[in-house]
Amino acid sequence: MKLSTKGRYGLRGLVDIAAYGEDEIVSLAQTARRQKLSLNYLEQVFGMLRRGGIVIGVKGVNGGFKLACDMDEITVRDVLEVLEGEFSIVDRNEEDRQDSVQAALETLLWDEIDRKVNSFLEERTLGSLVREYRRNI
Amino acid sequence: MKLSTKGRYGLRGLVDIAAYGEDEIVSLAQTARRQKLSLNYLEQVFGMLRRGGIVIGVKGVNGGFKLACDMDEITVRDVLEVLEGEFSIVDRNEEDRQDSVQAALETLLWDEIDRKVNSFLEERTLGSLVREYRRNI
DNA sequence: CCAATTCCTACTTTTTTAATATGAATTATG
DNA sequence: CATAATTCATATTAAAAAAGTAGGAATTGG
Repeated sequence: MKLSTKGRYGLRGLVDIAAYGEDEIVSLAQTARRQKLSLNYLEQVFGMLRRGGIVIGVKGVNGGFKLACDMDEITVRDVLEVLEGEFSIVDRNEEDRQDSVQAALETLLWDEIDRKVNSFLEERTLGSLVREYRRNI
Repeated sequence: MKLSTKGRYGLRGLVDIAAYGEDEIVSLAQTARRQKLSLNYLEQVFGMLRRGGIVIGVKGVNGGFKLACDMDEITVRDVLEVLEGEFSIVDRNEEDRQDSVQAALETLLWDEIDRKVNSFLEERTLGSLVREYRRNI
């Protein structure tokens, strides 16, 4: 019931890059060094973020990544949805719902947790993370 | 970021047993059949619940399990703590906290999510699940 | 005694996670 | 144009966790 490294590394990388400023292109090699992460693995994660529309990649010398839009418009939920899939504490399937016990668990637990966590993740933006980060530098 | 079968099956088994009434001893074979779960696997899960003080096992013919205390005094958090360990969305370690980016993530995301989920799981008791279940039978 | 049950634990299988490895494609710069 | 720095793409491997099976010992009511 843990977040995977994809989500964690991805957010760390994004905050690192976003902190360099709007439209600033930052190379992953730098970010990987600062965050002490494997460049190769981080490339994979940023490939997902690019395909998911969170960042834009710029190839070639002096290339790198930048945010695809304003950091206050990218929620943590957007990021995690790309890297981990939609948050949901359990896998749902129609048949399960037939059973009354499972229906009770869904109604009173799983649905509620999903709702709470998702709405929280929607409230937090990359911008809020960057500002908190800068406050602590 | 999913709950494992231990937590899910455990809760299903507990609701099934608790629904038979306070101090009623229910055999796992029956519960496994009703919930369509492997008896052998469910035994392992109930072994954990017994060692965790959630249920009491009664050996021999007409044996089975019953809740160790009132169903309104057992929170879902208690159950999941036994079966899955304490809920925490990421693994913490001292070194991580040194880095400012990770510190920001912990403060604004992980700590908050843990707090929210844990306090919610504390509000929900086995009793509340059983009552919801009975309502839907 | 016997059958139903919990209790115990070792083993196996499957799935997921986390990486590593390798190389192609692109591009600024000297 | 050659080179080096970069993204982009994909295959492979290694390690860990999850899920389940297997088999039998211990207990107990009838």
